[in-house]
Amino acid sequence: MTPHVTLKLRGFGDLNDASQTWLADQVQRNVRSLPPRVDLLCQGGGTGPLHVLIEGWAIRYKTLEDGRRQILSVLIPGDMFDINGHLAKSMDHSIATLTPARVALLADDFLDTARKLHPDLEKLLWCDMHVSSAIQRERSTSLGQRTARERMAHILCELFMRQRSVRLAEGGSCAFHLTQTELAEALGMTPVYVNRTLQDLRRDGLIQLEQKCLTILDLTRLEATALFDGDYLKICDADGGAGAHKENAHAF
Amino acid sequence: MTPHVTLKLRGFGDLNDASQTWLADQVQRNVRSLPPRVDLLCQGGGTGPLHVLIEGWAIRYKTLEDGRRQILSVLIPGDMFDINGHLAKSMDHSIATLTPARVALLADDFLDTARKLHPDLEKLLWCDMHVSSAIQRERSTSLGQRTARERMAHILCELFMRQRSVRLAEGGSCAFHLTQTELAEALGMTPVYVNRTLQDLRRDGLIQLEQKCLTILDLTRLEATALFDGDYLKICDADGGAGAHKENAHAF
DNA sequence: CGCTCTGTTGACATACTTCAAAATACGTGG
DNA sequence: CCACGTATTTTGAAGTATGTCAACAGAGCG
Repeated sequence: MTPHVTLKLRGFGDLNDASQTWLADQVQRNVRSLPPRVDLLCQGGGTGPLHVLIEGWAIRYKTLEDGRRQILSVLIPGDMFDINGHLAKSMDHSIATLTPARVALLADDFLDTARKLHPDLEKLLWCDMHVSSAIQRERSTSLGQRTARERMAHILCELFMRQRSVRLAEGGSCAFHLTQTELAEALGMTPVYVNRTLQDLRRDGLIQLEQKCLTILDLTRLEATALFDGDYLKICDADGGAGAHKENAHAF
Repeated sequence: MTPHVTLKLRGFGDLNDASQTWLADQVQRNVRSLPPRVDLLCQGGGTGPLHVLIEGWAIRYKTLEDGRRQILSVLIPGDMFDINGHLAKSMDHSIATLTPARVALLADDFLDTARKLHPDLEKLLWCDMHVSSAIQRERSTSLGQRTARERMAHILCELFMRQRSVRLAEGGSCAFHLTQTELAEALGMTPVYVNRTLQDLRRDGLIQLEQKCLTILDLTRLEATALFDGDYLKICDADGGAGAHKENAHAF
């Protein structure tokens, strides 16, 4: 069974068989099983090696001195984190599991080896990082510009799409492991209002959400109410070839 | 005169003389002068080479279909952008000048050459990228958790600190090229409320802001009202040495 | 079967927005 | 250097999206 990381990376471009088997091997070399709701890495603490989430959900979050907490991103199987850990002297944010999870800890020389022996893989890793940044930017845009309802619709679209791209969605349904309180922390709103916003979306026949399972009843309309444009999830194009820049829209 | 990029990168770690002169040379090889308020790169359009902002201010922003605009980050002299442009097939956001600006376009093989001939420089480039991500995360945290007053205080602290670290602040003063409308777009609030928030901060004797010049009258108190912790601007430590991970705060 | 966590509801409060207009600064051409 | 048009800042009054508080109802779990 091919791991979710592979599926994810292959979404960005081709990966030859040798690279694929090497990656699959690396990813099962050193796996830790974790209970739900524990910190893997702590804001202010030391950094770690490159991690790959194999199974379960996790979050990246920041806390303010007074305890307010912002969930920066939701990590699902196939997601990598702390890719540049070796560069930082300490974490500016934390990583915690939401559910029971399995995490692969990659060897310290993983990136170096990939660079030398599997350049196609290395390229896809950078693509992944690039897309992660794009997701982060979209999140900022949500927080700054979208209304509560739009933000909610948007995060639902995003998490559905991301799961679908690693074969974790069945038809219009996928797992959904955020409590309403966690959703509130991700969307910069209050748990009570999250509840009301979800009810709005349900009443409008856009979604169904119960027992950790999200069903999208009308994707087109949900995307419309979210002002969702999924392009940011697939702006990468490792096959496009180096230097082959598209015509540049320079104003000057 | 050493360019701001060099100052910035040297903030992350040492850079030997050969790398410094090579960098300084690369950065003045192909410089474009731009008028204020023009797009350099357009959302949806093609990507470009690695850019370095030499002089003037610019912004990274995203627009929603209906015209709402979120300023994602403010670029000041020494900042680089589009570092991974070659990986993406299109831009998920735009870059525009705010003031008249000068921008260096680096050669397509800049990164490759740096990797081969100036590994110390390459490392600092990744550090820079890493810090940019941290800034982006802090921005999300602001948008999601901080009140209008806190967000305002925070962005003022950040822009002051960043300018200071490239010698662009004199005492407690620095340039400030955002209009109140732009400030509003960066902070996810309304221009009117930006105005009122600024007046609050002024009335409280925290800042002075007039004629594109910001003066911080009481940094300690401003940081306190912002819940500002400047560590995120200097989490990088290229000298720390590869593999020398600090003791890890694993919960498991 | 009782505890704790999560979801739901209602009434009320407020931080922030909206609209609209005046005052001030800013740039440009004459 | 002035005069005019445009962009920015400032002010006031009124509206609303979202937050707060508090209580209750289910669900999950040992």
